[in-house]
Amino acid sequence: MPTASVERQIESRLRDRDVRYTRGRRALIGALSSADGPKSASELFVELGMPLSSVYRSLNVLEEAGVVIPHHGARGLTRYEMAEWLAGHHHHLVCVNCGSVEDIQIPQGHETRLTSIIRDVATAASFTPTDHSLEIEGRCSRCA
Amino acid sequence: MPTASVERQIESRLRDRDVRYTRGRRALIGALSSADGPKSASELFVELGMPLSSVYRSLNVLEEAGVVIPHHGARGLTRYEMAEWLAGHHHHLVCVNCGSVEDIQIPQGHETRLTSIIRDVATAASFTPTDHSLEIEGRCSRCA
DNA sequence: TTCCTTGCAAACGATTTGCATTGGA
DNA sequence: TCCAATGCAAATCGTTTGCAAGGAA
Repeated sequence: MPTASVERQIESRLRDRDVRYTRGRRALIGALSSADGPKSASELFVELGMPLSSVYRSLNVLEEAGVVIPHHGARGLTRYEMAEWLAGHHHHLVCVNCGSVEDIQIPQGHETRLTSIIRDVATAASFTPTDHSLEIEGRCSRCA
Repeated sequence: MPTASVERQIESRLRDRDVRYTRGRRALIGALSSADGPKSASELFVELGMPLSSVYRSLNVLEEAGVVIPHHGARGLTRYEMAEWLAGHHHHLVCVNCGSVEDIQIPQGHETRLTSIIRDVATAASFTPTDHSLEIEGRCSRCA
């Protein structure tokens, strides 16, 4: 269940692009915005009981509209999560054992330091950064 | 063409694990160690003219031996690169336009700062970090 | 010689697509 | 009403695997 504000932002974004905000798409957004990490199409298929092809098609539409973003993981699995302008900037803890991905926020001070490191190295490489993510691999508390 | 030292380290690592260092595997290592970013199985297939299944099988063997590591990217494509103990620790510049991935090293001072940030946030999340990578998305110099 | 490795083709699993039908604005 | 969205099944694409033949130690 997305907050009313997020819900409104999505509605307006989709309307601007002539994309309908249908029952199925609302269900997907609901599942993704209440998750604590990215979810795969097949997880959503099981959770929502909606045809797999519809899950894939709607996720693609929502991705093109910039509402969700894909996260590519082990075994060729793609997991989706809410875009950062809706869910807030965050990083990932990737468990090398069970493959789970957990979202984390980092303290503002750290984020500032990170941004400055990125500006530095991107400039040195003639690269224009638009986004970044710190991927921390290791073992989650369950797999420790 | 890997350096003689890297070559020796790989030989010894594989010997320890009773894995043969064959012509095909040497070709893969040669291609990966002279690349400036990760390569996919199909790119290696085209570049080396070796059967796809052999490319996949050898990459899996080399991955299990800890010689190469997979990098999962857009459209479910897996790209491989030399493991960090052979190629050195580095980060990635991912072009959102052409999908290319470029390896970069960052200055020691920055790396130290990064490590301390990671230790901090992982501890707070009861996560045991084993590795990390800073993924910087944006436009490469060619696509700018 | 003895296994490990290779090649080929068939099998797989995740994702996409064609087409007829349904449904939202 | 009218075109986008959906459901189903078939097609695709990257990747894996069974099995017989070849090659390294």
